[in-house]
Amino acid sequence: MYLEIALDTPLRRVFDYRCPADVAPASLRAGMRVRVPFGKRRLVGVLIRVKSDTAVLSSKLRTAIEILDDEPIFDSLLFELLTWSADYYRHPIGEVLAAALPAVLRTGSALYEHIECWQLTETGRAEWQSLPKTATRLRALAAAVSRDATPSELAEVATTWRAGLRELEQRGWVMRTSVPVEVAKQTAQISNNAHDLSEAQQNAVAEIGRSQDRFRTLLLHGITGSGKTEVYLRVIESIVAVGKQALVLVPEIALTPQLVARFQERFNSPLAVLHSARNDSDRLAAWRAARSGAAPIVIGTRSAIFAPLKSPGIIVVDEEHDPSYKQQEGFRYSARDLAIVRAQRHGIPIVLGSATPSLESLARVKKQPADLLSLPQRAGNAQPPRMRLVDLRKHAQTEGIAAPTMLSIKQHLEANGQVLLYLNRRGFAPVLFCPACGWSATCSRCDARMTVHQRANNLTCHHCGHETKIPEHCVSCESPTKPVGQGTERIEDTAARLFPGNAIVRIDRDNIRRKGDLESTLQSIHDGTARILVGTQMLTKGHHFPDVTLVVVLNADQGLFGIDFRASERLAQNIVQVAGRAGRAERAGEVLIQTEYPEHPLLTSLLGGGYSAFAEQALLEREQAHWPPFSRIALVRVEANKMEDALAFLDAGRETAQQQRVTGVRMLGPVAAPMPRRAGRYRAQLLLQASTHAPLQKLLARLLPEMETSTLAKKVRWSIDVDPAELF
DNA sequence: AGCACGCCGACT
DNA sequence: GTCGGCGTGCTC
Repeated sequence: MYLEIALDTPLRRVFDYRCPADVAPASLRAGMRVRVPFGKRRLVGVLIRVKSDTAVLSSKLRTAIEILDDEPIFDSLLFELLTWSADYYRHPIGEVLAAALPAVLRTGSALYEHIECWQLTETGRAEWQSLPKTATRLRALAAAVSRDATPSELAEVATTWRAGLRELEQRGWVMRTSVPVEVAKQTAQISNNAHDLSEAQQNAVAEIGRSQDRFRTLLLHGITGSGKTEVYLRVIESIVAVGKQALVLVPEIALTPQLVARFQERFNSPLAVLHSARNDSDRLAAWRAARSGAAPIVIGTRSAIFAPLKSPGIIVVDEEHDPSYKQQEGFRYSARDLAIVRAQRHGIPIVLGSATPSLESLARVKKQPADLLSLPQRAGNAQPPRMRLVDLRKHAQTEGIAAPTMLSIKQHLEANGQVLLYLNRRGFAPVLFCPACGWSATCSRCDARMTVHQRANNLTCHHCGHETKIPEHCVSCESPTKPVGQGTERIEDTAARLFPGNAIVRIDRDNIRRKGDLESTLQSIHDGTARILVGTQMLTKGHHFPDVTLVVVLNADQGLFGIDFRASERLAQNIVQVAGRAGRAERAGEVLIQTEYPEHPLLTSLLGGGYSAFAEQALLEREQAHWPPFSRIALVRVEANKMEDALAFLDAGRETAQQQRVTGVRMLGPVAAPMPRRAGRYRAQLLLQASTHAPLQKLLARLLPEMETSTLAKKVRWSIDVDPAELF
């Protein structure tokens, strides 16, 4: 019998091993972990299947070292979801399986929590009394072991109990064992919920409730402040009440502590929280709690979609439009898409929630209108903010702030409102320019301009992280240089100058590095110390600022003519999300959007009919251009030290693809990436497009093995991205 | 990805 | 004379 093992390597294949002599092949099941020799290393792999023959030469075959589990670490549904994902995203199965395990389990630790304990060996039982009376510590320890003392009891006998036991172990008197810890199921104590539900909320809760025992994808489209979270909580209450588990996915836990806190408050039971910022042992504990069913609610970021669940009852994907659900390197899966697949396999409902749903999700409910649940009203009597465009061509501006905008800011500050200035650009200025000769500072390793960071006094490339100091004079003609354009740092300075006496806080990645930074900044916003908030997208996520009455989108134009077909969708989502921070309380908020293109259809539809009107139009454009969701795409990305190597590899790939004679797949490219050089490497891509996924999948299945063995592949690094979120 | 082997440059 | 640069090749 041979064991087919998936190993955590980028190799798109599995490896065969001989079964260890002391293991009965019949006791093995797919999904158990196995320790195997691999080259000079020992790796932990996952058993795919047991088989009676192998194509591997007997001289090459090696024997597995040990079987690490006595039951599969993944239940069969999860295991099948993972193998399906590897197949769908064309990613090596070993890496996919590894991605679904906490680091500690990847290295072979026990599946269940154990308590270490010791027992006397036969020799020990016979001989320990012969210890001299003076060896009081060892005698006491041996006596304690004979009574099955726990580690804490042993610690009471002697503070140096570990050393003592080691000595007894060396004499062969005691041996270490471990017993699995019994996990008690935590029952959620549901707090009284004082909130009254709006009619729309009640409808949503009822509709989801009607689908409790079957697969159904529901889109909860609720404007900011309409109470989506309350809907999740109510639905989950009834799931938990019948002893099932809820899996809740959120974009970034660090940025959405409020959501986690609300769950904690409502259910009074420890949530299993899974995300990358937690340490290994916390993550393992949460993973075990999810797997054993001890945790009724499992909440986590992207990779939590692979959390094991004993009795799944519902999946919720909050902010389902958020780009962070798509992994952007390695195993490029979409947690939102996989959540739907998983819910289908479990036969349970899935709720996708957002104030700005993805066009994919909106297209889905167009075909299935009953699956759209709308919360069109803000809770209480809160009025939605009024949006207005400010034409940057018509008005004088001071470093990115137009005259009418300035006036509004003044008025809101005088009326004791907080003002939020949103600009999706970090640093002081995006360009360091020489007015005399036209030179601008570019990155030596990328085809990109360096961003001026005045606080850190350097130039930083936002694409490769390369930093240099700010040159005092133009490198080309020695004239003085000038920072051109606005970043958040500069807006912060400008606002300080224009609106003296108003405390300003800046929220962006440069300023908020540690968890405490965000908390203290948020505190100053909530207690009213801060009057003006300047920030990037970080501001659009999760946080509610009840006293903000004016939101200014300083530059809407970056997304209007983006090369990427998703650029306008992202822009609309960012505008609506940041607008949602304003006017939550009794006062109606105001939103100003500065643009040089006030007649742009994206902006007019967004202002005229809100996000839904925008989405209608954007979907029409997608359909006409045959972009997703009206087609399916996959992208082959390549990088190499020379552009011609990258292109040659893709040319050959295109040629091979054509030879496969798969009909219905269109190829665009190869072309150089929009930014051809990044971090000193040249990048190119080949786009595959088809009306359905099937022919794409068929072609990729034939193409990738060819590309992998191509001699041209030696000079390049390549990867495949199925359903890419970005085209570069 | 690791980890080795393998052949050419700057150091103790 | 070695240490070490990363090109090439292999992992059941």
